[in-house]
Amino acid sequence: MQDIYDFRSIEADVQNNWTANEAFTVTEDPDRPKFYCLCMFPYPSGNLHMGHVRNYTIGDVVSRFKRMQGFNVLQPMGWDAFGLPAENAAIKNQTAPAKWTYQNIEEMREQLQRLGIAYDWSRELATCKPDYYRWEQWFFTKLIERGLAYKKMAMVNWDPVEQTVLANEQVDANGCGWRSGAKVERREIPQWFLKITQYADELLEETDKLDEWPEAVRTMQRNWIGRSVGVEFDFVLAGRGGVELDVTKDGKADAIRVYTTRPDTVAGVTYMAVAAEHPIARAAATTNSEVADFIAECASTGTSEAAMEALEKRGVPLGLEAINPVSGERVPVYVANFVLMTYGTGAVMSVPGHDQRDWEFAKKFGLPIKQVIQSSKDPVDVEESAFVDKQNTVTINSGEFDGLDFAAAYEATAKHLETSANGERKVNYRLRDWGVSRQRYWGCPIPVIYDKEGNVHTVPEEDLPVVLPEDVAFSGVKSPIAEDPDFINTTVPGTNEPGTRETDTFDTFFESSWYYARFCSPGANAMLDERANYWLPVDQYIGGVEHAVLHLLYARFFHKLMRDVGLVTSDEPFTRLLTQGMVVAESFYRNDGDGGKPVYYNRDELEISYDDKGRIASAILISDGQAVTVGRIEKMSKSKNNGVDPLKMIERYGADTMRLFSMSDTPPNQSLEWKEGGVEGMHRFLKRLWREALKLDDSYANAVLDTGSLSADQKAIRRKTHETIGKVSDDIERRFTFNTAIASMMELFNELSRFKDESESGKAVVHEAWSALVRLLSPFTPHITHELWQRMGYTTELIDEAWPEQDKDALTRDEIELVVQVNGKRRSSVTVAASTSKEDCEAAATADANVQRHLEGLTVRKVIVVPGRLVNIVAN
RNA sequence: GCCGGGGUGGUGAAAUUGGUAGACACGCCGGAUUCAAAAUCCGGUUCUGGAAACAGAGUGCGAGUUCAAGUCUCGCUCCCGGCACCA
Repeated sequence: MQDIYDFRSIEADVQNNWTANEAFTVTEDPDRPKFYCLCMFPYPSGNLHMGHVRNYTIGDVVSRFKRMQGFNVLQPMGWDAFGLPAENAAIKNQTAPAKWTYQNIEEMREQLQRLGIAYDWSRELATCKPDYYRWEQWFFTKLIERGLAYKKMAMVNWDPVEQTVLANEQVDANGCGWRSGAKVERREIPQWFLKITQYADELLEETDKLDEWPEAVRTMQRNWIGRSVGVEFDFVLAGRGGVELDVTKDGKADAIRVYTTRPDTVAGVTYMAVAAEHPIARAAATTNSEVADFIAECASTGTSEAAMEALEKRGVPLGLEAINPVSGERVPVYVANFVLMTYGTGAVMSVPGHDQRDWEFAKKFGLPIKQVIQSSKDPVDVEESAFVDKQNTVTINSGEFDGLDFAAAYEATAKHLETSANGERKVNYRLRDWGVSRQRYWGCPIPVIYDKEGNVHTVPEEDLPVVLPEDVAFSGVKSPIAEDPDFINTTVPGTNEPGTRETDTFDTFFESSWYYARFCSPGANAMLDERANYWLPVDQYIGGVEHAVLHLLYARFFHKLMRDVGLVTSDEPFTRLLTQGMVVAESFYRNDGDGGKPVYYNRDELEISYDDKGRIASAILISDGQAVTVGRIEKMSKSKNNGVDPLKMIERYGADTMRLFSMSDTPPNQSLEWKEGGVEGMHRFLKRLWREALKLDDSYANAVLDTGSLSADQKAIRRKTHETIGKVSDDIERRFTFNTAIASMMELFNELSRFKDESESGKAVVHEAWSALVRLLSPFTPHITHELWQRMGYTTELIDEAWPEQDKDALTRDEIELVVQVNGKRRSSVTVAASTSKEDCEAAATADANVQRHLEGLTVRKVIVVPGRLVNIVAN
């Protein structure tokens, strides 16, 4: 029998054993509590990276832990397989996106399997396969029937590099595409939308109930939905200046409709502003060239750039006046670049006294600033800045509405507007409907056929799926299906009329919005079947925080859609959410690229030296012997070339070491700093574990434990064992602090290594400790523990063992150490029997020599005894 | 600007309910083993003074509450993440 820790053969053998036994294949079992643990599935790039290792290890630890606790655990894995990288690779490598994707899936599955994650591979799915996407095509037709999917011309974010439409969420704060980084343009094209706004209220309300989600994610979702409560009402136009108007929503040509959350400030309106796209601005432009020029200018800058020019507020008067429905005053109407056509009515009332934007605009154009709200504490001057408080205020200069606080003024004015200004109370959302059309090839075809009049016909169920041709030549300029007559030309359903297929495909978030449910119904001849309601909702979902709004909001929306179509019975898809942090590492570069741009070097190409504090002192490129600059510690990425290949590391140290390292250093929601020294430390620990464990012979397993006759040291080992069981269980289950769980197991191991006692009772407590330790460690390092379990003489499979139970009796102490403080400073400690009374603790503490020394010349005023912890003597 | 999360040794971090600040690791220093190295083992490691016992200081900064504050309160500061003309 070999004594060295041969992780390569151990891991291969153990994995083969699991595969042969289909150890992680599960079916529904109504007699056992279920636990569905899911990690966000990967895009099959072909390369496993450290972020995957971290993500999937967390899920595996939770899954294996739950399994040992007796739960029927489902942990599946699949592939988020549609998307742009396949198209980019196709252009680069002259291969079809499908071929490239399927190859990557094969490779990545193999890489993933080397980590030894307890997946039920029989449920594996790939979103690019017709047997998956046919059901979302079917679902889409149901949504059209229910009016939840619709088509409209829409201004979209057009990425000029990727030649596609981006969702608002895919455009960053600078107006650039999230992947290409190119400046996004505006275009108007017909698009399919899902009515997520119809679910805005429910999504928002239930955000409050997701109490096992990180607060940060819930806040982001609330902000994203952006609910606001206000009043919509009309400002009647006074003079039209000869402008022919066809304006507001309800066809009224004589008023401008606005939305406000501050009806209490209407009396303070001194002007109005409309968006450049507003019909009244367009109408005015026909007779006013200054207005026309301004509108043209706004259109060319685009939404995103307009956002960038936030600091520069500009506008042009339309030559119109409207009547303030509260004060009766006439106010001028402007077209302004800061008003959004897509929110509210596209027109705003401006209250420069009580809104900072309006204030800035008024100052710039010399418009009057009228104060209608005053602080009930210290009077404020609205010439200095806008006064926006709502608390401790009183209305002034508002005629019949004077002297009211916010709530009363809101109510009174809203009522007035309802009766006199065609007003209605209204809730508005920042959230917009979800545009799901993409002008892309490698995605799920939208199952729609147009007749020659352009009418929409959904593809009937029996004709689904609309299969995406996979064997295509791909140039990258136009989607292959958009120029493929075999794909496009068809007949209109139910007729012999010629028809044409929709050539747009779905946003890939469509696929990832329901995959978690499909895992529950593999092979079902329906989108989902009754098995889904056994497993759903997902009990534990784990993934990157970058999906806090996009994917997680869409999936919640989809779940509610599926519920309303009758496919699932639950309201929310993910009960508990863990968002894991990034894996970060140093980057190294030289500014010798084109135009002095940095060129990044991987640490594999470098010789790195450290100072005596262990910090990086310098790095030298091996190939030319010259120094490179040590950059920031940042997320491992291709662009910074600071990634570390997990497979190389698994080859060098083993999967157990990589799993243990990824969990040991940092709590899962924080950034994990890559340090090979840390990996070596974990490897060292496993080698020591192996060596120490092999010292246990049969006499340990056979030793009889008599808890009634243990020595103090033996009791101490038992106490440590059972404390560790409690600590590790709590850290995994409740706290998610896997790093401290590992630390406590190391503490137990260190104590065991020092404990030398060959007596019967000594061997018995050691055996008990090892038996617990191996099981506690098994979710983290399942291979080595499997092997050790066998070598300890057990004939059972470790994965089928029960999680260790804490024996509360083992936790009791005969003696305790009390810290003694004098005036709050630690001066000594005394050991007393656990049963010692407060008075005796106090006496023992006071009697201590060092304590006496510090009490010299002082009078004791008070003694605080915290049982089991400390004694604080207050003296002066 | 608004919202959220943070700031603790040379480093990653721990301290869960206000009760011994720095667990567990990494790194470093010293020693053992070795012809030598790797590997392994033992000891030390918050800072200052001291051979040590011990003493003083110490959780971003400044106040406060308390017998006792990394933890609670108030003010400030810096960092990270998200959102940002949303009327």
